[in-house]
Amino acid sequence: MTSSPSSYGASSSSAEGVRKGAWSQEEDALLSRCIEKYGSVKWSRVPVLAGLSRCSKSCRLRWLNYLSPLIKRGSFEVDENDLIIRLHNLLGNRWSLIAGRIPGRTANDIKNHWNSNLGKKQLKNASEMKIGADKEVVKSIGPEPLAIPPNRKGSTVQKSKFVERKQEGSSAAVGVSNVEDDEFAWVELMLHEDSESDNAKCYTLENIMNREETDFCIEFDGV
DNA sequence: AAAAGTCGCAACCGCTTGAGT
DNA sequence: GACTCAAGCGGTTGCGACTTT
Repeated sequence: MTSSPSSYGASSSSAEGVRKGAWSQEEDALLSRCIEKYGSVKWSRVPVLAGLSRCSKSCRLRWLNYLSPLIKRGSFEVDENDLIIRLHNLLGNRWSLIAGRIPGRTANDIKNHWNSNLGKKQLKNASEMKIGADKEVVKSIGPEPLAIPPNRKGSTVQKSKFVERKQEGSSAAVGVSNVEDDEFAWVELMLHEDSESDNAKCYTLENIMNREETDFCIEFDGV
């Protein structure tokens, strides 16, 4: 979809005069210019600095999901789909974490893509598997993801990266989510915690990502 | 040709978390 | 410890575009 001002009731505004709805080209230009000029300024200051009648949240979202030069546009490639499916099996609806593994794709992109395409495919596959379940026992990872420790919420991890980049003086602090490899360390850690198990060796993140779909399913009974 | 249904995606909403006071 | 604020997240909505009937 385009950012046409006609959509989403762009002319609407709240009682405080804060604009809502689709962004116009002028607004996009103002926001882009502001980010270029001021870089990693606080989002709460962006609407003022940019001269926009938008809330800071809206500005942040617009930049992160649409305007950032780091965003890769266009349809998802086969290997991207494959990776998303595998990561979703592993992480569940942790879109920001998944996005961190797929360069140029935002969490929102991936979430939308999953909800409109991949999720449905997965459902279809699952039902087909069920039909064939009499012949072969398939241990499924879904629908619940791995239990994620409360202190592993994406925001924490992302925020620390945000601060790091800020300290480096990079304007990329307002870029696409950039979850680095170490942010998957807890997954690997969890998998390795079962080091007594015969299978433990197989469950490194790398192995999981490289294995066939049905190979890496982990049983969640009692988890 | 037109109505109905579906899809894709931008944007919003509400909640959670962490930092600062 | 309680409160406030900023930032981030996932879920959901709304609407234009496209497809089907």
